[in-house]
Amino acid sequence: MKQDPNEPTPAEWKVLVAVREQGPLATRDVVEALAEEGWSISTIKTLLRRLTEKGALRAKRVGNSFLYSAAPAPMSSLRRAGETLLERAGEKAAGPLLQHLVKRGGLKERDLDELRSLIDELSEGDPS
Amino acid sequence: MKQDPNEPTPAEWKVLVAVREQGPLATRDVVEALAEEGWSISTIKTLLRRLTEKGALRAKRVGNSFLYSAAPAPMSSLRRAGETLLERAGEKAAGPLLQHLVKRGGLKERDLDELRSLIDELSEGDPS
DNA sequence: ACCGAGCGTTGACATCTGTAGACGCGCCGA
DNA sequence: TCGGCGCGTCTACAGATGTCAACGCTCGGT
Repeated sequence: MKQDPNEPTPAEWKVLVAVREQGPLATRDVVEALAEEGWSISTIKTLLRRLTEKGALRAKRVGNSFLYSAAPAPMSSLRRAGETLLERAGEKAAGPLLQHLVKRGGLKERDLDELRSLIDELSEGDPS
Repeated sequence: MKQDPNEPTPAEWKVLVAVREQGPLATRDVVEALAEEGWSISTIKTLLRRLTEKGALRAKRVGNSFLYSAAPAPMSSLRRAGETLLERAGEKAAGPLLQHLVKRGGLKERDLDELRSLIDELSEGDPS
């Protein structure tokens, strides 16, 4: 009953996000980008290796080093994580939790519109 | 940089949710409620103990056994988990992800209304 | 009074994670 | 040419987690 060994761990996610946000990076750039984490070079190297093994990162050889790029993050995995979160929150807390997330989500006008339509759609047929 | 040792682990969350949803339960009832997990009694006992130690469960002695009830889940922790999720999703995926969650959230009319107001509020001042 | 079923408690152990040092190799400047 | 410096690879290891088995105690039935 173990979890999918290809899911990044929390520490790995930080690295993954950094690479995704800041374009192709070499190891040393990742270290710099994550300076606030206070990780040693070795640690970053290990995380980059594990992420590459898991297929979450692409490593392109350049000279004697690599340039890492993030592979497109599988939406399904994010969805599952979200559903798990809602389950943990429970019926009572789900609403407030989602409000909080929408608030902090930094959504663009476009996303907000789609969300609004969705909500209208939902409230029609579901007189809870 | 370790995580709060009082946060339930994934396995513990399953137990916690079961107890929260199905009222005060004795160990054997939890085992039954989580039969689908295929966990042995020992495993459940360990998880119940750890959850109690973490303060996520209350154990009320009844005869020679305990009745477990869920302590109110700290909203702050759920929020942090949600924010982490959004961060992992990234700007691009945040919108679709939230739509998915609202869809599967099983929200009540009341929650949907509040969410709608929130969205209207947000789209006013944010000409993305 | 005795015995077994069931309960909580202890002790264990294999993995997975987080973190990092040590190594060997090739490239650049002196 | 020679010595570092920087890079990837290997190895290590402590702590967190998932999973249990074994044990000792207690309560209800005979």
